[in-house]
Amino acid sequence: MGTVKVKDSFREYLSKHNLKATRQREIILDEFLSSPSHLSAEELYLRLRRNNPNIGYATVYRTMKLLAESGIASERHFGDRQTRYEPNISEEHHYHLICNACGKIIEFEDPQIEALFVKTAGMHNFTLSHQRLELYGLCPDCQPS
Amino acid sequence: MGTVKVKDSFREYLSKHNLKATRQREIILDEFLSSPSHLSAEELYLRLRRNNPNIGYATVYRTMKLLAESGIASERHFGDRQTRYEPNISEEHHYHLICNACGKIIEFEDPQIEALFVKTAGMHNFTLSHQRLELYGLCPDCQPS
DNA sequence: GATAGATTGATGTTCAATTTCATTTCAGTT
DNA sequence: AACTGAAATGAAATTGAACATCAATCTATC
Repeated sequence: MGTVKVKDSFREYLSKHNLKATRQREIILDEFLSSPSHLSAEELYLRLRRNNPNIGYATVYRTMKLLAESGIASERHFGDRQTRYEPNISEEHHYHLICNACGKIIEFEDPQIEALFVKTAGMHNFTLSHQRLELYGLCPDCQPS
Repeated sequence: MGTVKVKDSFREYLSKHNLKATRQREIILDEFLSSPSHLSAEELYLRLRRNNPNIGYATVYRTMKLLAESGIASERHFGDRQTRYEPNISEEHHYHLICNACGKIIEFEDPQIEALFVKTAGMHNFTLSHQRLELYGLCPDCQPS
């Protein structure tokens, strides 16, 4: 789904919840969509300040929470204590392969894995909403030779 | 592996690292082993205070870190910002099914899933060290009927 | 039991995240 | 276009989990 559609769906979410489409929310969403994935709210705030020195810290936090609630972004926790955000670009669920040494993050998808998740949830009579999978190890560059 | 063995392996870890086997560390390990899984350091501290009002907050944090380093416990992050600990009871890797509504946590294992993880890591030339999988959804009790 | 070095625990600090609140902005109405 | 009530903003204060500090205490070893 393209940027325009995402922006429309955010506006729709806002009006459906009697929230307002403000200039700041638009700017933050734009910056989020044009930034690398897995940024923290803090990092996004720093990026925003470059072109919008007037945007507040708390507003970035609040807007990121909104984006998560509206399904546009997902909150993620990796090793550290910060919450990071990634855009829900596609309908596909994707997973992460993370290098213990250099921190490199590789995203991947796997329908076979996903099928097993659905099956497992079903066995426990759970309705599945979302899932997190992280595989940790050493990437080719960081392996002792 | 039984409680006694765990305690021995902790003592072994301590002496191997020139650390000392103190009364507090023993008490904390005992409480950890006899508590429900997935407690935070804070929760464990509160439990400990009931019988050991003299044990310090920081000591619990430090000891939990030690337990994690020694392989007796694993640190986990679920939805919230707290670090939770679970005992590494078995050699099997296990995963979590978590209810969005009531927070219930169900553990499960699945060799088939694990095999796919190994295969995926191999495809990216990663050496796999550990993995986290969490499936979120609604448990049978929390589903709208 | 003396000694060196590690540990404890009360307190302080850090840092991400949240809350507060006076002021401003938005969206719908006239 | 001006009015109005509700929501949003931003600066600053607050929270809360986790970690650091340091004098007093305990442990392992000799």
